[in-house]
Amino acid sequence: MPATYEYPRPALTVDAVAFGLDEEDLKVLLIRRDLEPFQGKWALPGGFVRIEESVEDAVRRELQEETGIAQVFLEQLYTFGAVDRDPRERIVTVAYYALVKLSDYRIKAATDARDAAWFAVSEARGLAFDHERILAAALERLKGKVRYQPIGFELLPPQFTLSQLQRLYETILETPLDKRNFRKKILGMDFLVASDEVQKDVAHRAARLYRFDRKKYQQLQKRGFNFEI
Amino acid sequence: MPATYEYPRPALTVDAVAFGLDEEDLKVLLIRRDLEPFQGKWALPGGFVRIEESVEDAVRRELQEETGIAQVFLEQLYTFGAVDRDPRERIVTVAYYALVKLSDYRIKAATDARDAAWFAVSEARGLAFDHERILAAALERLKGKVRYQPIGFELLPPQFTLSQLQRLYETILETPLDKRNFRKKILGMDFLVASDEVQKDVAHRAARLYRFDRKKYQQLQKRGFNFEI
DNA sequence: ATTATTAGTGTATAGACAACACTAAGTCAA
DNA sequence: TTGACTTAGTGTTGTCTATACACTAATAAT
Repeated sequence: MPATYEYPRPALTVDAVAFGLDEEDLKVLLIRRDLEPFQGKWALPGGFVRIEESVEDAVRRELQEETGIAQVFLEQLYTFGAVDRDPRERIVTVAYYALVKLSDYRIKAATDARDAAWFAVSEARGLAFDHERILAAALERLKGKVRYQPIGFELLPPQFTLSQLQRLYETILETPLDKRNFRKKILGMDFLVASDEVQKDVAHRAARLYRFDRKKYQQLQKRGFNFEI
Repeated sequence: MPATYEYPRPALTVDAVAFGLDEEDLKVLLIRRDLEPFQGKWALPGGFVRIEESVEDAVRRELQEETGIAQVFLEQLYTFGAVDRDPRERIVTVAYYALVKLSDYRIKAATDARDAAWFAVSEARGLAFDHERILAAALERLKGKVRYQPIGFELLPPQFTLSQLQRLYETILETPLDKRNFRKKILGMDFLVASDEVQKDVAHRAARLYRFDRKKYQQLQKRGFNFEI
């Protein structure tokens, strides 16, 4: 259904930087383009904003359609509006970043017929359009935000060990942390609850599993508490 | 020059939350709408993104056209993309906030034929569209950002006293600060340079004037220094 | 010269942060 | 079953940082 307007309009798209964390790296989800321009290149999942959906709904739909990912932490990152960022025509894109529990999705992405794959962020090079810049912006935001908002948990399964959590911060912040100080600090904040379970199937002493208690966190926040790693 | 597209497109606009600071309050610049919808209501300056200009260029142009403000600190805030945020048609807007040296512009805005005026942010009520939400988001961002980035100086004249600077933080953060601790901290950061001038035309002891030395700040930043109030 | 107003200055205390190394628990293989 | 290996888990001390706090100095106005 074609549409005519009094003045020309930029096209409006969304793009998603979906982060995941495995044992080694921080990963980003990319899809291979099967159309020109940048055919065969890897790109961020994304697409046009439809006239009857909100911008955020559009990202969620595209993520679902292109990668099978749904119900994840999603936050708007930045709107990229340079005139020449797409060689075909004027396209403005609203970029979001998503935090994905890799354990839930690494299989799906692999079995999906689409050409989607997780890349270590340090190896995501030669992307289509200005997607490398968008990725860099997302990474910078993640690094900044993870230190003063408890969003890291979105990358972990519901129950996790303190060592996993520490590794998460070390990976994202690219800096080593002291084990004792880390534990003191994070447990002192009093929003992690120890479950009565421990790790299974590990070839060494099993660690206690913890959960992030969002309600406790919100109550603390109301009382002026400020998260910080 | 009308344009036709295969699929309908949202219109794309920009809006600017221009902050200024005077002796009493943090102010925001609003313009009175002379067209429906919301005729007669106060609104943020803004307008359509043209096909041949970047999104940031569009805000700068609209700010200049509607309020006479140019060459100010400007940073993208958030893109508002709800389906029903404009009653006429689907409009997505990219909001920016600007920091304005009020001394430069309070006269201009007053003499300009347009109906533009500075309001204390606490008195900016009943705005058009979702502009109150945008203002709230801008305020929240300003409060957060002013604490760990030296952007406050954008609201002051090139030379200012430490008391003015302290008042700035107290106004924005809505909290009193200790004079001695504030001075110790801000001077200790070592990017303010004392000029050899002092205040003029004040009915009490004149205070020394300082300048923010951007180069010094950038050098410090490279060496891992982090600003924080 | 007295009053009023804002500028400008130092110290002591408490709390936060950083550095640091050993024992405990469990798996695995000889 | 014992010994080797791997990761879990735990406190103390010194250093630095943040906070609380009150008086004198300079200038203008009367």
